[in-house]
Amino acid sequence: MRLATWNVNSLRSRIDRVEAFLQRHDVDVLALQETKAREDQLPLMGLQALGYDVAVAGVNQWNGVAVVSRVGLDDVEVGFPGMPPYGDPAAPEARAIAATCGGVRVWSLYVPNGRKPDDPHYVYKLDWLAHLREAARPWLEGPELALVGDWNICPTDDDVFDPAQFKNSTHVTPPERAAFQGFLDDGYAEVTREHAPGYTYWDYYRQRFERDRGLKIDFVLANPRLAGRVTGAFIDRDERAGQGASDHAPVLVDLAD
DNA sequence: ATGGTAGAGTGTCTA
Repeated sequence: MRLATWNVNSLRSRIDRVEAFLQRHDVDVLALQETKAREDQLPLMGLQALGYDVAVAGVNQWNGVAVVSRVGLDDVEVGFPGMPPYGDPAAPEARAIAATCGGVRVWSLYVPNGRKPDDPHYVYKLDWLAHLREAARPWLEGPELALVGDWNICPTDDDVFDPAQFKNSTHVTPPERAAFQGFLDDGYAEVTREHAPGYTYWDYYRQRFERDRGLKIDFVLANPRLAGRVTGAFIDRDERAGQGASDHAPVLVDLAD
């Protein structure tokens, strides 16, 4: 079974690339972030024609998450227990969606960006992560489960192209890194790094991709039962190249049958 | 400190 996660930065503007990506890599389950579309804006007939079912949590022009699966899509759940809301109740931010796909519980997560350490969004980010950690702790002992997506955290300085430049920025502050480490302390395993070193995100401007000046912020955290099934991982850097690319590359994980 | 690019949608906001 092959699982992938991708911050697609608008599903509507990227649908051709998404379909080609699924076929090129024979992907079974794809978690998407920053879909930037409501459900009524997404017929997605092409994906269905390819044999995939889709669950979306749509929202506003910035956020939105989805799970795309051709191995079943059961028990879809939007948001996690205790997830703190933010902003306009009429346009809630959907940052988490779960579905059980081929027996694996997959959470597609779009962790709040934080904007700046002195911004209220930064407080919201840490609060959101704390509540996710609480919700996720009981899932460690359960059936196979993955927390995948755009974590908007660089866990180490190696995950930043220029740590000095990011000194007073979000993604690298000690509280954010501690929040990420908390999941590992609880027993989740980040299963991509050992197989797939390198960045997963490159800003659009200043030719950051061409110069490989990026960040590693997209991760797959597996509970113990799932971690034991991981055989490899891969960052599809080619998908970040050329016209019409998302600013994130997809991250893939292979699971033993 | 600012600005560079891209995507949502026409005003800026977000990343």
